[in-house]
Amino acid sequence: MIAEDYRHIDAPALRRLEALAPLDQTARQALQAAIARSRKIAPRRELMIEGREVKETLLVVRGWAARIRILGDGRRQIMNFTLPGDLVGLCGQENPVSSATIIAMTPVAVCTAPDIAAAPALAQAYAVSRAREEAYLLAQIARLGRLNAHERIADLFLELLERLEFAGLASHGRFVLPLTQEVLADALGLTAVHVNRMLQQARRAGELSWQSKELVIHDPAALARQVGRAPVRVTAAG
Amino acid sequence: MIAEDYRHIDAPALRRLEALAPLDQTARQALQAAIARSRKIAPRRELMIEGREVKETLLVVRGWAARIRILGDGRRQIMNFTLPGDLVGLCGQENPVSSATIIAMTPVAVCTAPDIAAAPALAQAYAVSRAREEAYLLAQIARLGRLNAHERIADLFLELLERLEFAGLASHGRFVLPLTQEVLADALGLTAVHVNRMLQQARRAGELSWQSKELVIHDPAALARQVGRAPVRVTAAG
DNA sequence: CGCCAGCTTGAATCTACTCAAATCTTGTGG
DNA sequence: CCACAAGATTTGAGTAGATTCAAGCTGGCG
Repeated sequence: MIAEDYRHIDAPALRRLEALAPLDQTARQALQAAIARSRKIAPRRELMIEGREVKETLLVVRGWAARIRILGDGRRQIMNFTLPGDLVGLCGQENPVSSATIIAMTPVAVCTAPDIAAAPALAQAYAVSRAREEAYLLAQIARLGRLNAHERIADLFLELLERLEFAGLASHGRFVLPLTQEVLADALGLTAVHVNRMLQQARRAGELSWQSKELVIHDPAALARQVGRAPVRVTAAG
Repeated sequence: MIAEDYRHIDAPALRRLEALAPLDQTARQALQAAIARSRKIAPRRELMIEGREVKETLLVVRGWAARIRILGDGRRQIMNFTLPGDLVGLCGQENPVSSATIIAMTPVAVCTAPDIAAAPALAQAYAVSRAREEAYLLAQIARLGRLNAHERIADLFLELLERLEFAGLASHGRFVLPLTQEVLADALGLTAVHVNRMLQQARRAGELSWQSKELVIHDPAALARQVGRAPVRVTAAG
């Protein structure tokens, strides 16, 4: 029993969904069973392709993916990152077609998300998950539209921290950030060169350190205050 | 009967929802009844406030609104525009809290969106509406992140054309654009001065004209090709 | 231990911003 | 119906933040 409890808490995807809404035993078991049947996807492989029909809703179990769009001349924009516990292709609509391509940025594990019919307690978790995803899209728009390079970087890092904390993959301003500066640039609407310069400036200013894929934000609260960031909220409860 | 048929087609909100998914008589009547009970909102008034609980889903019947976020130092970002036939506050979640403020940009009429329980045919229309809204958020991200000023303006105008056509409020590249250049700038992540300069350049290039709130895109298909824009699609069917 | 992707640095350039002032529109009250 | 005020658009000049191009460096991996 204790061992089993430990398993839930330890599984990032399960942990995130539990944090979004209370789950009953049925829901937990459905999730664990689904996660047990998860499959691997190699970096640069698509989880979903723009314009292609969406056959099932996926739950990301491990790894990072990104929703991207590539322009005719090769410019690339990353719309958002998909982290463990995130749902992909949730829409509640008939014949849905994906409006963007999602590719794995690291080795990724995904499974088919359990159907709500099988575990009604999941409905609220899925709904909150989707609402949060939308809220993060809005945050991305504000970032690209109105923040300068330094603020964009700080704001994105704080968002990733917030999101990874839900899955138990971050704490005390520290988490694994398995991206290159170029990928970061594509998410921030900047060039890799400029991201590099701004990162170094932030390091020199003592705001953060980032080596061998581990990012540390030295004082998340202070940085959030500095760039005017507030945590995302989508329910009155949490 | 003919008179009544004409009424549906003519009402922009109804027309948009009909275009998104087939509606039965029950759904149409529920919508018409709701629209008949619509209320007016003056320009600059909020339809929804960030952080405030969302009490009901609204259907925009007339006028333009905008989802905005204002930063501490007064910078403002418009995340998207809300047009007739759009739904506001749709989320299917308990205790939802609005993740952005929505304000009327013109005199607006809204009504309570009919409940799906009362007219099940609405479910698909609502789901498609929400999926389209999300797709337009992605488009806004790509616009802000990777397009230059000229492309942003053209792309947004083409998007508005596409959306207004669903409601029967635009055709042949022509529609009423009841915004100031400053509002446009806040949507495009630019300054009003720069928007002004780019608009004049576009006018001189013969791409468009815009006087007394009427915008004309002279050759929408050509402009779309030029800036690399494809129409938004979210269902396999339409 | 050598290679390659990713990171770092510099210099020149450019797009978009800022500030400031003039002109044009629109709506309103007399 | 005109005059005025307030808001919106236009124009100019100078500046700043980010890009581009190019070259050198570093570290992780086969």
